[in-house]
Amino acid sequence: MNTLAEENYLKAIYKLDTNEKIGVSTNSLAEALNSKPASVTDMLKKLSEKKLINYRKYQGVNLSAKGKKVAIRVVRKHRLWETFLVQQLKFGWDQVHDIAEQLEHIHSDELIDRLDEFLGNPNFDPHGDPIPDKAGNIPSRKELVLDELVKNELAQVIGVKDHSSSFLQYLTGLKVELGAVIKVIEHIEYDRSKKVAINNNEPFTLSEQVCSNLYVKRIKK
Amino acid sequence: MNTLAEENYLKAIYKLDTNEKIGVSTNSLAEALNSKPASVTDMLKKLSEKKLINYRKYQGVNLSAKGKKVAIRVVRKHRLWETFLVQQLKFGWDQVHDIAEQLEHIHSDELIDRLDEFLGNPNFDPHGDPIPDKAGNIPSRKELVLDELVKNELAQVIGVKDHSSSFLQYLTGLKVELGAVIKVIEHIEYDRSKKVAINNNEPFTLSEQVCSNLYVKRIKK
DNA sequence: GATAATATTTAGGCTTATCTAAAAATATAT
DNA sequence: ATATATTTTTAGATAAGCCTAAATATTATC
Repeated sequence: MNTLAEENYLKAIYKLDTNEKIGVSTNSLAEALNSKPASVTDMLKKLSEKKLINYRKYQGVNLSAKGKKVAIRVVRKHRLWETFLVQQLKFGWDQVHDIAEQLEHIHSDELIDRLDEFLGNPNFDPHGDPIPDKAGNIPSRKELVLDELVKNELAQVIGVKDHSSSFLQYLTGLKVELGAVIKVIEHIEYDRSKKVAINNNEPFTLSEQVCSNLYVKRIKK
Repeated sequence: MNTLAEENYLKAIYKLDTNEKIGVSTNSLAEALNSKPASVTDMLKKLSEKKLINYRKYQGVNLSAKGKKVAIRVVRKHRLWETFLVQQLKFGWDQVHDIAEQLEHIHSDELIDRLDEFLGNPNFDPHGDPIPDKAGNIPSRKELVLDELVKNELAQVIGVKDHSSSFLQYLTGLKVELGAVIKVIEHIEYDRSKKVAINNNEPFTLSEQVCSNLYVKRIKK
């Protein structure tokens, strides 16, 4: 079984490991984990000895199959707990991150499988992120961002890229929630912002930054 | 905020602090915490500096008001989580202790208050132990043990003194569960065992040890 | 009330996970 | 291709929480 610190490192590596070939850098890990590069190096050595990562000095890291399994299990737990907090305990989607960050480290396979079932085996969490199943399979869908839509297109909000509570609270205030139907009224080329309408209500403007942090799914009009 | 180790010490002191006047001994704490007396002494110094306990060398410890508050909050969390696990996730009462032991250290007042409400503000957990409320008040009832009943008395099972899973599993096998109605058919003086019937079914014998670990409430016949 | 038994504390170490400062390796730029 | 900048690692500390062994208090016993 892994320590809390180990699990957090594995999760961080998992999340930063986008570009397949290149390893995750020590500095980026330090930043993601709010720690110092020297601390990261120490831990990488430890994780490497435990065969949880593939690590060569100065070359960055990647997860081993074993490490990836652990990371995905932590992500699964995090997202299931977030779902529980929002769906059952009626927390706002902007309030659950820190609590799930703790709950994701509870060790009990039976607990998490029962929780999964209790919640109705959800595929996506309250932020629209996919929830890995027991076997580690992750529901996928093509990632389309509001920014990519053009005038008159209709779409449904299905997720957020930025999970900061300030962003989530801003969206809530605008009624931009998961499932909301969004119509692009106009694209303003000058600052790449968009005038949009949610569920056919009063139109308003969203900045490029907001548009590129919203995952959507096109729907026929 | 307190560390996991601190919380476990405070909880252990709380549970061992039965005899008001005398302090809890270093050795008993070491045993309860599965550690060594030397380790306990170290931690007692730390807790004392933090004003969580009243400690004088060689004299044992008692919780300060501040420490008691923390301990009761941990107990509250433990018992609410156990209730959640049994009531909502359908765990057996013999399976929840270790998981609750982890969950009790999740830090979030809002979480625990929402959980409390979600569960319907229960007064007792799946083992019949009282759940402290938000303010720290603990539901009480006089503690009557099956052992104290005499021939022909009727009672309802309301709790267990021993929380070991072997005991709980044994009880489950006998259909001795919370709420079950138990009738004392006969008291055998020789070994102080009792012949009893549960919910008017086939009578069987319970040893003195079992009888003294079962909390009951008398009911009129 | 002295001595033996028991309980507790102190002293000194160990491990995990951090850190800072300095050294070494790699990447960048002219 | 060499100097400079950046990144990463090493060296040496630190704090929390635990340990064993030895020293010291307290309690029990005769």
